[in-house]
Amino acid sequence: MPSTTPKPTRRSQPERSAATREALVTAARPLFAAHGFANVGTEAIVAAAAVTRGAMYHQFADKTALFAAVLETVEAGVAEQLVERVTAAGVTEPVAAMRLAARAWLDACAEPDVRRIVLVDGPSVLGWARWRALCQRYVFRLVHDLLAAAMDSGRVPRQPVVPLTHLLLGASDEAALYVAESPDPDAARTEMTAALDHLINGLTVPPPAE
Amino acid sequence: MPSTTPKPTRRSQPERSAATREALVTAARPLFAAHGFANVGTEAIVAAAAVTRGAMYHQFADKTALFAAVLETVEAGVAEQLVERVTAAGVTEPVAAMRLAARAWLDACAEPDVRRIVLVDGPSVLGWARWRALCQRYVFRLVHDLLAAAMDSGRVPRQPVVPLTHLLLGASDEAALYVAESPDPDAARTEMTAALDHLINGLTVPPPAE
DNA sequence: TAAGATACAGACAGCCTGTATGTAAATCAA
DNA sequence: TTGATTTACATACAGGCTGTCTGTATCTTA
Repeated sequence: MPSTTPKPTRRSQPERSAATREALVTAARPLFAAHGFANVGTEAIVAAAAVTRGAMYHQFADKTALFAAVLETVEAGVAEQLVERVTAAGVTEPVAAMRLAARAWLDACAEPDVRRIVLVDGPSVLGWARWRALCQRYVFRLVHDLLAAAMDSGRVPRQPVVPLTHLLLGASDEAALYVAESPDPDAARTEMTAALDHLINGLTVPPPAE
Repeated sequence: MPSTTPKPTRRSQPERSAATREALVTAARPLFAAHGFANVGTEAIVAAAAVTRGAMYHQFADKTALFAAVLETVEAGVAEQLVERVTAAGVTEPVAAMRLAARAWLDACAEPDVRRIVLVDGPSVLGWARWRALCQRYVFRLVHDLLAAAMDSGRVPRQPVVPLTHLLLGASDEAALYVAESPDPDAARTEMTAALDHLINGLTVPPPAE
């Protein structure tokens, strides 16, 4: 019977890499979320991950690259949450799905990880373009596809999908921060849900002739 | 006839303070805009302002406080631009004024100062709450008052104004970044203007009964 | 004019990032 | 299996940057 930790039991190189990378990402996430990217030293991260700085700088080009990896896992988790909530409700109508996704998004952002890492520090650390490109593959795509489906079904008048997706995401991000930072988050959530529904409903009818 | 610079000509203390503060803010603004808060050292700032680090740390508690001062001047300038554009057009109807303000906002964000300092670095450096509180007194108030006026005039159905203001600002911020970072900003601006009009028009009619 | 407050100058300590050099483990070739 | 090579990791080091501290000049006030 081999011992648990003292004997490394001959791991392959890919296994070693994956293990340290995951340890670093897992350890860095709560630190970044709690103190912000700039206020967390690499020493604190590697200590929490039980790894040395040498290992970290071997696996990641720099501190920013590690942050990007953390951001991606956070974003992927949120996207998964949203999909799960929408599919669990068995909603197929795109506009209703969007309203549901908006609620799920507000709830996901109750966790400080999403707010600080994705919304606050993300654009500043990675630059807006890289940040948006990273989120593009997750939540952005989700909303984009829902909007496109809504247009296909005629619930939303045909128009360019990408700019509208950006607008909705921008509004949702601000909404999440407003709710989370509010002195009374529950009341703020109710308020914001109504406002978001209002915004979405406004899209579902053709604008009145001016 | 006294010499120009070598003789300080006995300035009062408030004058000295104001002069160095303004020199620092003026010098720091383009540096922060071009390289981002984290990538600009205080040495570079004081060199550009022809001042020493001692003077800077006497006038500002830390680098963050200087950044806040810069952010405030940028934000104030943008708010002034918006007001000017709307009043110059002689538009009194609140909804039309909002559409106009949105265009002016996109144009203001063509300048990288606004994007990098206000939109990208602002929330990260100051924290979202402090950032929002700073902008509250400028552009936020503007949009808030326009929305309230639109409700008073009946063009927008009565509802809580503050959450809706947040949504519109969040959408506008994202819109500005999308346009500015687009490979074809002119086309993006046209796209985004249409999308923003769409969003605003959607608010002006009561949502259809579901 | 003397005493105190305010504005500034320059040096110093501490922290933190990224790199460079050295070592152990794993993969590959023969 | 063994020797060579690549990959993963450890540690020491250099450079930069922030904030503080002590000392000096300028201004204000009694």
